Amino acid sequence: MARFIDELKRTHDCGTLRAKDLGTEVVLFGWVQNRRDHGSLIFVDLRDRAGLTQIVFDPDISQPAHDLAEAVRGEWVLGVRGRVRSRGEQWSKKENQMVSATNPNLATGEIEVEVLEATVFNRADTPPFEIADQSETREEIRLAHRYLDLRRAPLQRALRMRHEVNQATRQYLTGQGCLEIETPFLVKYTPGGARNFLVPARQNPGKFYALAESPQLFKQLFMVAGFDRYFQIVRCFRDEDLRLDRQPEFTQIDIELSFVNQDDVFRLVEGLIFEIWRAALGVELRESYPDGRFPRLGFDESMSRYGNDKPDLRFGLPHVDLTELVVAHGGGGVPFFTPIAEKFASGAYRRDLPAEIVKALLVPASANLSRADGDKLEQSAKSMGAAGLARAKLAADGTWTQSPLAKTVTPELRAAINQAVGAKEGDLILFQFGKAALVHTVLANLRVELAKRLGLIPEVGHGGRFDFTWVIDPPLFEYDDEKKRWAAAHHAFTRPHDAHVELLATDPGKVLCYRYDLVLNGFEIAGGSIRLHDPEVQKRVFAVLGIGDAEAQEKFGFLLSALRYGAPPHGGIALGMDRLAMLLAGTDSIRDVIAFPKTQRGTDLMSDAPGPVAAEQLAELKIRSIAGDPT
RNA sequence: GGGGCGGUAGUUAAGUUGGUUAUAACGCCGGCCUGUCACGCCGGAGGCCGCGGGUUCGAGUCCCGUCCGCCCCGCCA
Repeated sequence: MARFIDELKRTHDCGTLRAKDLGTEVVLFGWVQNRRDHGSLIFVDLRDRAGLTQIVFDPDISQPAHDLAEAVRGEWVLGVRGRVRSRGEQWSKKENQMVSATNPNLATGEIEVEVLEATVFNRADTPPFEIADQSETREEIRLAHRYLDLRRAPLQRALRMRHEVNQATRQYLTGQGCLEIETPFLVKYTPGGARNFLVPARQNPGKFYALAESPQLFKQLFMVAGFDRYFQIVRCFRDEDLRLDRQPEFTQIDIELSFVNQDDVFRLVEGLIFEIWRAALGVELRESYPDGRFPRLGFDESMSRYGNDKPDLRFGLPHVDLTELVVAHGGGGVPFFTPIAEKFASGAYRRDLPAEIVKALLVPASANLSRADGDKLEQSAKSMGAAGLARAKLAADGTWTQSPLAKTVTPELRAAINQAVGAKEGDLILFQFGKAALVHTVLANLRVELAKRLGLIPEVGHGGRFDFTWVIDPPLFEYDDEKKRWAAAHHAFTRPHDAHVELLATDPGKVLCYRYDLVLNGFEIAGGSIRLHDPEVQKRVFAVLGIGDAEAQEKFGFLLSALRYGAPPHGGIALGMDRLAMLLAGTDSIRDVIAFPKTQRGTDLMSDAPGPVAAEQLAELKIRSIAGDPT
């Protein structure tokens, strides 16, 4: 029988011993963070998930233990039995007197453990990178050895925090009467929306399951079934291209409630966020929102002022829409603007359809933006598809300098624009014009980039600033320019505003709906809607989308059927747990809060997934690959 | 599908207009050291310059292709 583990049980972790434990005999298990060999005395920092404790191997106390420590190297796994002693008073042979060697940078820095007995549970190869708080090693290498990367304190903290978030979520939502019920991952493929991962159905050759991109349909069925209030912390799968804040599999806190309106959903989520922030950060967020409610921002205003529906509100720099002005001035002599103004004048553009627009962003003179900075911004705009980035610097007399627009613009339009953007001498006006979607994207990203460059974004994380906003009242439909027809902006089961139901037949572009996003510091962290439970209105929505009864049944089958059997009014929301964790942890990459993330190309550098499969396996599934050599 | 950035000892980086044997720090290995805590001192090993081709007397450096990673647009809630 082994002495350690069988006889000697762990008494403490490596983060808890303090001066009050002096003289106690303890058993510690952990990894060698660092070893300092003084020839006779050997110091080892022993690490486990709780922290570091310095252990001392002294040949005068135990020669066998000291012999063992001479061979020990970084990341070896040790068990030690020893006595807690003070670092405050230790005999220095060199100085021939008592010295103090406490370490104020370490939680356990007042004490150390003199080792009486030790064992090596396991040796370790020299790791490819140092297990340090701040790793400078490139991510590619850390991902290939993720099990080592996960030993680092920041990742340990992040995953521990996710645990806290999970616990707080379950406790709060259970207290709010929600039941945690699971939904299937293997579901039927439905066209539209996110691309699905497909899973071949062996027992049904030629057919496929889809991995659920969300529990959307199933959670609505829970409402039909009368479960009333539901939640689930659930993995979702989407086969789309990845981003800094996007992974192919990710976790949602999914919620659906019966007999609620939008405000009821908001109240529940606000309460949940307060609980999560308290549990994960110890922050009483409610105090920042005096009435306990998050502010709300209309979708239209969000698009107009910030160019997207997830604005970072920790800083200003709003966009100014100049389209009306430019049209009113017939283009104001600017060759770039004239065709746009003409198209509006001739009626080629309707304001409710995607058109071309002119927008501006004002950079105050105090920002001291150099010409080189401006060129960098233009470079960035071009990388997003912009043709360029026209600039104009305001002179004392109101004229523009350093600008391709300066020569041709009429004094009237120039003055009107100066006034609209509120420009003063030395300020810089950035212009973007053309297709609305592109102008919005470019200027929205430019706004954030500019804020970073100007240092307008406060620290995130502990003590950082969290700006929550509900973005509400988006249009139900958006016009598909290519297919020349209306499409559902989100999905076809979102409830339109009651006052807008009549517009379905006459002016679909003006129909707003009960769809809502919760935005935090420029990230969409939750999205949901009040669902359409009235079959009559549902029919009229399908009519706008050009979907007939037969097609509706084929596409949305079981949900439509279910909704006919007494569906209660209901609505819900899903919170992006990974983004939430990312913002809580104060990191800027979702990969920092996921144990085993994928690369941007969806691969796992550690396990080398995805990989080829044997021909027999494909044959069994009745599948043949037409890709090149699969190896 | 498109645009941009990157890949040089185990790690992080330097490497000039193409020119002797490709540098440094940390890490690693060996030696010394009883109060270190990023210990210190002495010594040492370690390279497919991502891969393939081309230009050249000569390529880490220039050209073409390709693989991998990152950021963005499209896509995606």
